[in-house]
Amino acid sequence: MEEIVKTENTEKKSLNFIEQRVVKDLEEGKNGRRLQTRFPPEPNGYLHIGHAKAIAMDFGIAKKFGGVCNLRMDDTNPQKEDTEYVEAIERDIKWLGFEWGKVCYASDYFQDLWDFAEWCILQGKAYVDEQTSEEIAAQKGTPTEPGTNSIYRDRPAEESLRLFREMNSGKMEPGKMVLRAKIDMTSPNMHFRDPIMYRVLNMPHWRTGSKWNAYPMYDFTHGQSDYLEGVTHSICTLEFVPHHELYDLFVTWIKEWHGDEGDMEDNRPRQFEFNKLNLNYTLMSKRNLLILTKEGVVNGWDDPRMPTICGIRRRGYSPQAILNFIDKIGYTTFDALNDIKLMEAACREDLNTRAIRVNAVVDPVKLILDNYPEGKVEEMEAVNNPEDENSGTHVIRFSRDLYIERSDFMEEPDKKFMRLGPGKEVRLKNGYIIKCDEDPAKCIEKDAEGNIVCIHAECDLESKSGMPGSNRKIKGKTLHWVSAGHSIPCEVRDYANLWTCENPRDAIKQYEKENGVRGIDAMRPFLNPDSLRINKNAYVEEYAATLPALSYLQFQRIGYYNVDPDSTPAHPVFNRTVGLKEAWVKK
RNA sequence: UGGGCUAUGGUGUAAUGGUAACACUGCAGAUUCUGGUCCUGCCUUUCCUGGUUCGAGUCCGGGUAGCCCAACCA
Repeated sequence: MEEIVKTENTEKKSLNFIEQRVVKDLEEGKNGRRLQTRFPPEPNGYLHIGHAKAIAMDFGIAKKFGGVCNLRMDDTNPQKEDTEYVEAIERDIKWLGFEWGKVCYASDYFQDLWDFAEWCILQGKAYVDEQTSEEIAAQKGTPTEPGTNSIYRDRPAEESLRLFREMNSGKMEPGKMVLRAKIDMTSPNMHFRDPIMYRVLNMPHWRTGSKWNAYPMYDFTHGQSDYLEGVTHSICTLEFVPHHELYDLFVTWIKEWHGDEGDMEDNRPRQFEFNKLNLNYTLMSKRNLLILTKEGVVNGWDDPRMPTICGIRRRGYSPQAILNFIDKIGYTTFDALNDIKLMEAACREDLNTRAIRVNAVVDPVKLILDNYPEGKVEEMEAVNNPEDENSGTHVIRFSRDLYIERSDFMEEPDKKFMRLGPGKEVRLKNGYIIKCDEDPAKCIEKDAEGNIVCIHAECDLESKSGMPGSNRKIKGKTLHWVSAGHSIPCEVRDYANLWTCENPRDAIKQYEKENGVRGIDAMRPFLNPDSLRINKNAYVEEYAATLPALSYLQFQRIGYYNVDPDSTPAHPVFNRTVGLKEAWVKK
């Protein structure tokens, strides 16, 4: 408790609205001053950046205020769920740096839920409805028109109980009947119009085997699971606001069933809602991401273009970069559309302090230093990270024949071009100052088509980095380079947004409506055909090829890259995480 | 159109009835062996309209706009 008070005094200003509520509840002694949350993914897909926001909230708030957060698999629909996803979910949460109290499953509560449902029937709070789903839907009414009661609504409890048990026998055909809560078919809240509690699936569950054939629905599971598990703060996203009242109702019922005399005000799980994460040029829903993987638009869930946690990891973001981004966008009740630039900025900020600087030339042109001794090789010392004194140095080999970026040379440079050209002098990073002859004929070699194939320059042999002669100021910039004979050919994968429109979800929805197509056909018009560029004409310095998969790198003057898991020392592969900020743009 | 929720610079967030601010973006400059980083400066803000109040971004009424809800999904 002391710690909580301290936190409040020092940080109250920076607490988000849910944290403030938690502090208040703890101060008021709600739930015996306990704080327990849960992160409840359905194991039917991979976690994405939107889940990361929920994870940061659920686990983060427990950690911050001395509570505990369980990982709870919301596994009430065996049709869609798989252990593959369970493992991936656990891996991603751990990678983000969070620890759960325990892993639990909604299916852990199936027996309790069943017993509770039977009690509801006996109490007259539930009934078995034998109508078809179409009939039930028709009776539900619309948001503006009230629903009407089912003809089975007032059947005797014993009959409902008998049928309910038949629903779980394995002999009942799915769709034949459901268990519904008897609430109010005229409620303005659609969720109160006798919501379905149980449906027949006749399908084994990956955890409970063939024990159950009828399975509870989300609304009849979530609050009860929270209650049975001891959750105090059940934090979810805004789309569950309309479920809030129903959540509370089922919690009061289950307290009654449980013989719980505790005060409803002070002792029960409570639902809180915050805005989910929307990113422009990004599609977030699991359903649609699944389509992208199945249709081969991307190369799996961990494709670096995917907004999945594993995709972002492979792209080269660190967990801290993701968490920093989430911290920047905050938690509110406003349905915001966040600019992906903010995420990239958070990434750059993080990687600036983390990434090892290496030289890579991604569009090479040969540079020969005519006066540098042929066959001579020097080892230049390169700082791993100028932002981190403790990052050390590595060696990069230098010789007469080099590669530089084609864009770093201009045959007819304009005034603002501060790189190499006829008569221009530049510094090679960690190397020498070099200069091209004034006469283009003497410094440029072209092929028959007029393409520059080789550049010649003179090297100031007294200007090697570290020598006194290196201290003079020059007009030109400092260029990166690799030695032609001491660099490794590599593959560089550059990525752009997968989507060409700011809000693909809405665009797709509208296209579906207007053209009567669904799924991938409605997505194709908005896919960026150029979201992946594979460049096999690139060279990196030797050191970069020795680094393990997922290492954070900066290709100096180009961008942040990481080592792809496909990479091998003989054939290095790098992913562009995000470009460097470019103050100078060639016109 | 019923119910619920929301509205602060280009984007996101803060200000919890008392001087509208922070981050990102953008622009300009300085430093630089990365046209990066760091640093300096600039641009741009309370949806509209009534009311309560000494005082309203904040509270209340009425508009307007956006989001969620009519799955035997979660």
